[in-house]
Amino acid sequence: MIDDPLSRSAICYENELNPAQLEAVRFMNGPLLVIAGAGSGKTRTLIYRVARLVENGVRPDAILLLTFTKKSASHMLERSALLLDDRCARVSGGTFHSFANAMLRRYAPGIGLPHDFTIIDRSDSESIMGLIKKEMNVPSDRHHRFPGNRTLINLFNRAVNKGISIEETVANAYPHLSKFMDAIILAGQNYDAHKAKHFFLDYDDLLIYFRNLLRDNAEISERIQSRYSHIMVDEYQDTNQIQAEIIFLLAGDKKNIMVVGDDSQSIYGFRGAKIKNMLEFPDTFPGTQIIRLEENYRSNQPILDLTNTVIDQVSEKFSKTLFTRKKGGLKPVLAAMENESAQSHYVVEKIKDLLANGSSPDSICVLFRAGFHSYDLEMELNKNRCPFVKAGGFKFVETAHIKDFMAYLRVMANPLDRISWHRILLLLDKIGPKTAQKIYESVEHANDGLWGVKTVTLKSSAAPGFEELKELLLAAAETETLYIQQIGERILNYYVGILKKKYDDHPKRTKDLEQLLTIMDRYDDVKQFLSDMALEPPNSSGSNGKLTAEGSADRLSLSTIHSAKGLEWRHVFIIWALDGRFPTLRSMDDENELEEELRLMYVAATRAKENLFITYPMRAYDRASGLVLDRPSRFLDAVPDYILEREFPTGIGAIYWD
DNA sequence: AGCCCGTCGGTTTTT
DNA sequence: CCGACGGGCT
Repeated sequence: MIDDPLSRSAICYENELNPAQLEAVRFMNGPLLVIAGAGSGKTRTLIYRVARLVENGVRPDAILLLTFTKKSASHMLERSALLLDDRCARVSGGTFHSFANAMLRRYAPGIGLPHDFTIIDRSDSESIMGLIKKEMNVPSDRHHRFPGNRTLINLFNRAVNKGISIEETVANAYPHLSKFMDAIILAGQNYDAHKAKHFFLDYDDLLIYFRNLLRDNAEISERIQSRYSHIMVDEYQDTNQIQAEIIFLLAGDKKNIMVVGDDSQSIYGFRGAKIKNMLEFPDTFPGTQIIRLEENYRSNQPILDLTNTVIDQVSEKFSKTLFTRKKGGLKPVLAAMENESAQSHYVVEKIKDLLANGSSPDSICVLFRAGFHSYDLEMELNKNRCPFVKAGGFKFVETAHIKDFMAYLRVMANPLDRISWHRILLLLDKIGPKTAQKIYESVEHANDGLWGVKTVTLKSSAAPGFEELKELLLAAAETETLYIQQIGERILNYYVGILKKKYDDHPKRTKDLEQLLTIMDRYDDVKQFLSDMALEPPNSSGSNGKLTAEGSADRLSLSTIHSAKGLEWRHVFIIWALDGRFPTLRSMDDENELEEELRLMYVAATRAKENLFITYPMRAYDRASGLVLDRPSRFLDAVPDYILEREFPTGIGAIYWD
């Protein structure tokens, strides 16, 4: 072996990167903006840069890599470690939310937060909203109905993420709710008060508290800044105002900050993402070097012709022109279908053809705008015995049995968690909201943690079930040193009884829970486990115990377009490319939203490497608006026939005119 | 009258 | 899966 470690570089950067990638990888200090087109080797560039920094003597744990999913962070660090050595595995990485969480846990006391604050997820927020609405008792009738919990939480999220007032949000995005303006504002205040009182932090709060910490506490801020010498941010086009502020504050005076993104793929505007963060990055950080990655390594030329035509229709973007060396390949197809079931049928037949010709199921993906668009197709796939995995839409963690299980755990971790109490009590026969509320109040009043349940004795027919629950909870309270695995076992033991009564498919659900126990095994701390589950829920069931459940080789993928970002398949279907569904009707009266839908179409089409099939039913009735939808997505109007093959059902093409 | 339970209709997109 | 709603039990 060579003696002097500096004289050798394990990696031959020149041979493995193109000139633009190489330039980005070699960039050491100062602000850098990398505009990376779809499939242009963005991940590769980040991985090599991590390796390069480490090789040049930057301490691994002084490098911070922020991404949007934990999966992509750990994936990147694994690959860097493979490329160089395990020093790269010590690089700090994660999502904005998980990083904020880690920093807040450490420095919480500095801002008057207990270190064991609770992270609440979407459904927790909705449940809290439910309580608040009940307490507020807003007059509401059939024709002037007060918005649902989900709508209200969406509204508040939107306001926070965009950094505007609730009043303004209602006026802009929910004008039909202006008549409830005062009540909505009050509901928002009550929601905040409830969170503050119980030290509940929702996703937005994690970012806000962290931003405030950096902004208002100079001492802690400096400590964090000095700890991280080089910061990298992936998917920068999807950051919102608060995240941009966090980046700015983290960068400190050194400003060794590299952001990577593609403004053409910004699809999270609904949760406050601002393309402007990216477009204005050079102004925020004077002296920014800009590097464009324009060679596409993913798709063949016919697909790129289509995607270039699609994205040409957006008004505001960094100019870039993608090119590929993959010539040849088939023209993308736009196939009209008589109705939804014909569409499902068509897709299944095409999939069977692909499989018969030797393609592997995991090289195929079907994409759609919204989770429920695939219901009919899922049935058709089942009928034809085609196994699939679905990403997006319902989450593993959002299924009832997982949530039930988590609720027991949460009550044990925090006996004042009213929402979870409510949930586990309603699982018992003869106990409804009223009884549950009384029990909770009794526990709260006892002010003795879990021991408070001892003060409650029911006299009704609900008593036997409740006594069993009491036993479970008291067992958990008794043994402070109970291992987390034992707690899990006990809960499962207790809960299977309820599970069997409640669901016909209980064997499958029991399996899910057993798998959850194996995930729990890796933790020694219940609170840590609960935080991680809230931030990074495993998103599919029936997989092999890993938190990052990848689709296995014998299944094809169904996915919302949002969940497919960053991924690629040889064969891609886009269904429901029907004007009114995609773009959705609700986006049509707002130029910005419409443009986001267009970028969404771009993201969908750029997932394909070899084959792209786009389909739409020619007639669909939209109940909400009373309209009949009968033309293909407007985003494809501008695409000429020599780029996109248009197909009609036999015998219909002739009578189908515009 | 108060409370529980079964059914039905409607779902953007996600950390 | 959730919330709203109406029937029926205690």
